[in-house]
Amino acid sequence: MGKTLFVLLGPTGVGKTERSLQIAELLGTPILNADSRQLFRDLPIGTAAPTAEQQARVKHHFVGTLGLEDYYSAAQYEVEVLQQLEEEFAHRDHALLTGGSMLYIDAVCKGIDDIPTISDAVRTTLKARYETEGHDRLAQELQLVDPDYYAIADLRNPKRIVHALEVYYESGRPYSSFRTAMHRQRPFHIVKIGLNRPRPELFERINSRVTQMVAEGLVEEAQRVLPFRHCNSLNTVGYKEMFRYLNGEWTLEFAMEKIRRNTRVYAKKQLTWFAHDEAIHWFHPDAEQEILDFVASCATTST
RNA sequence: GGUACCUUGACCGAGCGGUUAGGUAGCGGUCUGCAAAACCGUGUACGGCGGUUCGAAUCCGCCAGGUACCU
Repeated sequence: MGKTLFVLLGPTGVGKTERSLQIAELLGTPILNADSRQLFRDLPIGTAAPTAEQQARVKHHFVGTLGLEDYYSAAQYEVEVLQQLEEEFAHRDHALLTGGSMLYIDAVCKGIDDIPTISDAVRTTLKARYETEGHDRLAQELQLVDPDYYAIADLRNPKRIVHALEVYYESGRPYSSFRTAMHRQRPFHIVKIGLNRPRPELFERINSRVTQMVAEGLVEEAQRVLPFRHCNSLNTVGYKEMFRYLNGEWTLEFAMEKIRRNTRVYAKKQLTWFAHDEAIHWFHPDAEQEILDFVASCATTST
């Protein structure tokens, strides 16, 4: 008997939430969230997290489980979701993962290489060294320490260089030695359902959603988390702009316009990523019955 | 009515006789441990009409629009 994981994905603001609830109800499963920012509690409005009512309707996992200062990664997510899936599949044939965080979805579907977790000490040391010694010095160091990765790395991207060095200093082994590019086989089927709509339509929804978020109290929410503004969890569209407003640098109107733009940019990046995945079955979010029929047909053939 | 200053690509913005300014957005792309992150590629525009010049976004004249001050 085959187990099937349904993955509902799509750009931010496309309209995943309502469909995910319906699919969950159809399958009788909880929802495993695949949105890297909805993982954090205290950010319900700006991340458009499922509401209390929605969570009462369908049980959600991986929503609001992290504190703003917590360290988290796609690899941890992979481990935790796979654990949860094991539990789900123990008494059900289906599971549902929904969200738009591309790397997180890939981590669950394809796996991520086993790379040592970086200790705080190494992380802060490298961060400081990047600032004091500069980009070029660290890039040169990477060339010495890990010529293989240096040859293929995006050398202009600080995150890539710093991380490769972090891994080296953490483990004593070059970063490239951990990279296998191997897709892991999962003990279940995966059916990916993508939601998308014409870009003008998507952008229109994003624009008005920002207005709505502010009406629902985004400013107050940002005010509340302001003390944590330097945490990675708040290097997030919707918050970084509001902090500029709260700091008196921008007007509210300007900050909102920035949020709209940055959200649009994010949506485009998501679509670029998803475009490579030929396994995705695409639907317009309004094609409600079609989507549910598709899920139902996959559900019956897979069991 | 007069005087002065301004007018650059979707937007912001440099340029002061002869090189692609640059930034943001847009469009396209990268991505295996902070990913709603980080990074990369991509645009010959100078309000209109004349003139000066080998050559004008850059100088001159007129016109249009704008801003400031004056009567």
